Amino acid sequence: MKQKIKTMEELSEAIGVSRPTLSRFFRDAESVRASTRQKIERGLETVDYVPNFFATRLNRKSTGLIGVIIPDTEDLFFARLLNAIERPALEADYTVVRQSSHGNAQLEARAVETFLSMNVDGVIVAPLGRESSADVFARLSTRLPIVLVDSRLPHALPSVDFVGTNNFQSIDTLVNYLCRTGTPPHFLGMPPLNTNSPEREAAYVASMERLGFKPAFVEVSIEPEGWEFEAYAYDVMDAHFGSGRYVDATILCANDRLATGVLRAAGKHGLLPRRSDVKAKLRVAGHDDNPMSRFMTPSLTTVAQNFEAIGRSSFRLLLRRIEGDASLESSGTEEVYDTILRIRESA
Amino acid sequence: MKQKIKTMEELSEAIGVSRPTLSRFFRDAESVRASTRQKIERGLETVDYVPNFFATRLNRKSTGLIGVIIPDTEDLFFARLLNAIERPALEADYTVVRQSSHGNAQLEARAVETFLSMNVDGVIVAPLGRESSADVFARLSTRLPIVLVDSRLPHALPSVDFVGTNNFQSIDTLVNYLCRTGTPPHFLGMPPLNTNSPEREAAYVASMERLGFKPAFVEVSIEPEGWEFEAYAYDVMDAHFGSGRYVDATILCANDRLATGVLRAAGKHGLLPRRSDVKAKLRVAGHDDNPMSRFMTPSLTTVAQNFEAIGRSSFRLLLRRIEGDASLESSGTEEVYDTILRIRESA
DNA sequence: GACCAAAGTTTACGCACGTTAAATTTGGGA
DNA sequence: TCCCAAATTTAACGTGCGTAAACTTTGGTC
Repeated sequence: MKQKIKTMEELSEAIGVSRPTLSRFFRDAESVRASTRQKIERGLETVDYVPNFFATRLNRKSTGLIGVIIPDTEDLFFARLLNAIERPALEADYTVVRQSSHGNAQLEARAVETFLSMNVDGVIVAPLGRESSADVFARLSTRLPIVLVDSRLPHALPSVDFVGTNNFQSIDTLVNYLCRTGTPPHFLGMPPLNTNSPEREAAYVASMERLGFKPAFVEVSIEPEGWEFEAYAYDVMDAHFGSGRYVDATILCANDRLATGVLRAAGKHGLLPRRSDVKAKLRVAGHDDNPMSRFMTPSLTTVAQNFEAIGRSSFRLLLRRIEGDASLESSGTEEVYDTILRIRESA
Repeated sequence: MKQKIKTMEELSEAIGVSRPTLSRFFRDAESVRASTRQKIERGLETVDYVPNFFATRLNRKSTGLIGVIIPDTEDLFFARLLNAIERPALEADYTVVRQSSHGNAQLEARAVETFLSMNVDGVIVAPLGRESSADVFARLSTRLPIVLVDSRLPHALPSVDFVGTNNFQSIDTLVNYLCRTGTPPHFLGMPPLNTNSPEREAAYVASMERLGFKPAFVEVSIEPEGWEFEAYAYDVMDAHFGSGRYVDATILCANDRLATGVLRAAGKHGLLPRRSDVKAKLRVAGHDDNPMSRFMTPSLTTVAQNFEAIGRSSFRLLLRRIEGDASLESSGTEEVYDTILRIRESA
C-alpha cells in the first residue's frame, strides 16, 4: 500500500520539491526542468496522491471545463453528437461536463446555472426550440462564449456561432433521389421540438417545387408527445395503412426514428418486401443515419450527418471565442455540413 | 439587467443578511427563520448570483456528488441505466458525474482518479470484465463506497454491493418459452466484455439440461471487435444462412443488439415472414428489450430488464454505504431483479 | 573559476465559501 | 413590560491550491 497523501503541501515534503514547483508541474509538466520532472514523477509512483479537483479550479483564470447541453441522452443522435464534441475537447485537454435538458426548458435553464457556478470556459448547446430557451441563452451569451449545435434558436443571437447540418442540401439530395427513382415523396415531419423541424419542411417544399412537383404532407391527426418519435410515426401510419392510404407511396421522414415507426407500421400491414431483391411499392426514407438504420429490415435509405466535422467544428469555434478575449467579432459564424446519401433497401 | 454579484460577501451586503446565514440558507433553506428566508428569497430575485460550485464543495464533509462509470454512452442499454440511476439521485439532491470508459480499462482507471480528486461521496460502476478493472476497484473500495451495477468483477470484492439482472431467471424464462413453442434454441453469445457474457451462457446450459435438451451454441469463427454487436452477429449469421445452416432454427441471442444483427441477416436471405400473421420457421429472441426492438420487423421477442428497480436499488445501496460511516458490514450485498418476457413476432 | 540566466525555494496572499464560537438581536410568552 | 430561548451577527480560522515577488540555487559558458 502506497502512502496516502492528501495535500500538495505533504507531497512537497514527501518528495522534496517545493509546492509552487509542484503546482507548476501539474499545470504543465514540460514547464519544469527535466531533472526535476523525473524526480517528481518518480516520487509520484511512490505515493498515492491526486490533486483536489475543486481547489485546483477555484483560483484559476481558466477552469479547463466546457459545458455541453443536449436534450436527451437516450437518443443515439445526441449521444453520438456528444461523443463527437468530447473527442476534440479531450485532445485539447478540456474536460466536458454534460447536462441533459430532458426536453424540458426549465432543466435547460438549470443546466445553465450550473455551468455558471462552475465557471466553465464555454458552453456548447443543442437547444430546445422554446422561446424561453432563447432568453436563457441570450443572457448567458453576455457572460460566456456559446456555440449552438444541431439546432438554432428561434431568433438569431449576436456573437453566438452555429454548427449543424445543411438541411437544404440533405433534403434536396433525398428528394432528388426519390423523384428520380419513383413517385415523388410525401413528407412526414417531426414534432416541432427544435428548429430543424420547420427547416426540413421548408427544404422539402423548396426542393419539390424546384422539380415541378406539388409538396404533399402526410396527414397527421395525432398529437405527438415528447420524444417518442417511433411510436408517434407508427400510430400515424398504422391508421393510414389500415385504411389503405399511402400504401404505395414514397414517404420521406424528417428523421430515422420516424422512419423506423413507419417501417414498423408497414410491416404490420404486409407492405414490406419479403426479400431484399424484391422491390416493394411503398418506399420510406429517413434522415440522420441512425446506427440501427442499416440493420433494419428493409435497411433504411437515409442521409448520414457528418458528426465528426460537426463536433470538431463546434469545439473549434468555441475555442476561438474562449481564446479570443471575448469581444472578438460580434457577428455569429455559421457552419453547416453536407450529408451523404445512403441508398439502401427501403427506397 | 440584474446586478451581477460574484461572492456571498457581496450578496450579504446587497440584501442585508449576514454571510453565515446565507451559507446556511443555501445548504438548507428550511434551517433559517421564515421571515429571513423570505428576505433572502426576495433579495435573490433582485440580483444575479449563483454560489461557486467549487468553493462550496471544497471545505465540506460531503460533496453531494456521486460518480457513475459506464462503458459506452452510445449503447442505449447503458444510457437507460444511467438515467435510471440519475433519477433517484436527483431526488435525493445528489449530483451525478458521469464518466465513460469507452470499453477501455485505462480510461476506466482514469475515471476513478477523477472521482477521487472530486471527493465524490460514492461511485456506481458498470465495470468492464478485465482483470485490471478488478484491481482498480479493489483499491478504490478501500477509500470510497462502491456499488457495481449490471456486471460483476472477475473476483468478488468485500464491502462492494452488486445490483443487476437475474440472468438465470431471464434466460430460463426465454428457454422455457422457446422450447414450449417450437424447437429448442441455439445460443449466440456476446463477446466476453463483461461477466454477463459467461453468466448467460451458463444459464442457457443449465436451463436446457433441466429440460432434457442438449445445449447448442451457434458456431462462431469470427473474432468480434469491440462493441459492434449488430455487425458481429450479422457477419456470423450471414455466413451461416448463406450456406443454409440455421435457416429454420431458433436462435437465442445474449442481447437485443445481437438479435438485431441476426434479424438483418435473416432478412437478407429471405427468412423473415412477409406479414405479422404469417409464422416463419426461423425464430429469434433477444435479451434487454432495447427501445428499438419493438419497432423492428419482425418485432423482437425478448425480456425486459427492470431498469427502474436496478437504478433505484443501486443508488439506495450506495446511499446506505455513504451514510453508514464506512465500516458498516464488510460483506457485499447482492440484489438481482427478474425480467419480464415480451412476446412479439420474432419467436 | 567567475558569471549569468534559468530554475527552484520561501514567503505570503488570494479564491469563495464552510464552519465554529462568542456576542448580540429577535420574537413571542408570561 | 420583562424574560428567555432561538436565531442572527461578528469575528476568525480552515479548505487545497493558484500565483506573485523576492531571494537563492543550479548548471552550463567563456
